[in-house]
Amino acid sequence: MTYSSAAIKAFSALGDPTRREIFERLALGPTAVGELAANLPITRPAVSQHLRVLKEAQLVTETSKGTRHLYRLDPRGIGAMREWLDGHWARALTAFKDFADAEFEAENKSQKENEK
Amino acid sequence: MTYSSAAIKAFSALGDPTRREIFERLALGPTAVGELAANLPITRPAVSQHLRVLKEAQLVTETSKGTRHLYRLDPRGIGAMREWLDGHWARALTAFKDFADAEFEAENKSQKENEK
DNA sequence: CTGATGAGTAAGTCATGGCTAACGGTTAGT
DNA sequence: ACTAACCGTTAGCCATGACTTACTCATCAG
Repeated sequence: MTYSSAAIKAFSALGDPTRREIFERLALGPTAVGELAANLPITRPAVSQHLRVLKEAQLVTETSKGTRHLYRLDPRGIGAMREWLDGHWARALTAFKDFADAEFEAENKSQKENEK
Repeated sequence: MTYSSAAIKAFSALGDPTRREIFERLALGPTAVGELAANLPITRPAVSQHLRVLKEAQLVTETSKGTRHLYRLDPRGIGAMREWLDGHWARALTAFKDFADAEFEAENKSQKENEK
């Protein structure tokens, strides 16, 4: 469970719609802070604050190129979320399938009862 | 992109720590509302509200068994999130790898410069 | 060295949403 | 029918956090 704490922060970070928007913009390629703010309905400091949260969640990384700070996706946060989801995925699927089958059987049974 | 809207709701829903806690409890098996509330530091109505959000995000389903309402994991929400993440996973990995390689090359180069 | 550009920080405002208390609705048991 | 158990909903309070304005820092051009 070394990834769980990273996954927790990542989910909290991507819970905000604006951060998801920023995240998807960065998925198109590395972008500077000002360029992100120019295409968003919020000011540059707000973008900076969101980027800090995303950075702490290991969802993005930052590299300074002169005065421009470039941000790009960080695979670590995404990977942690994927592992967390995969941990529940198989279980949820089989459990749901069993449940659905049981429901179907129950319906069949009551149907037969009615036909008697 | 039929799954994106479902994924958006799912991320917003799991952005809350309490809802993640409830979600993980349900991963251990179907549970009633009162039983969940008994093991959480919040009241039952609060649990009900969280369950409603999780339900709207297709992360859980509800079945009434008499007066007891059983909640269990719904694979649809989890699946939507997995697809959303996978859409960025490969790109982020390769982009990050290319970036890391370029950084390594640059370091090698400056190292050689110094050795001259 | 100065001015300009790009970005992070601090303080303060304000709205979103999580929580509780009180109430209303069903279902099972007697 | 009456009571108890289980749950959902509403109204309202309050804390978290998202946003802006103003300031400060670092870097590049002249």
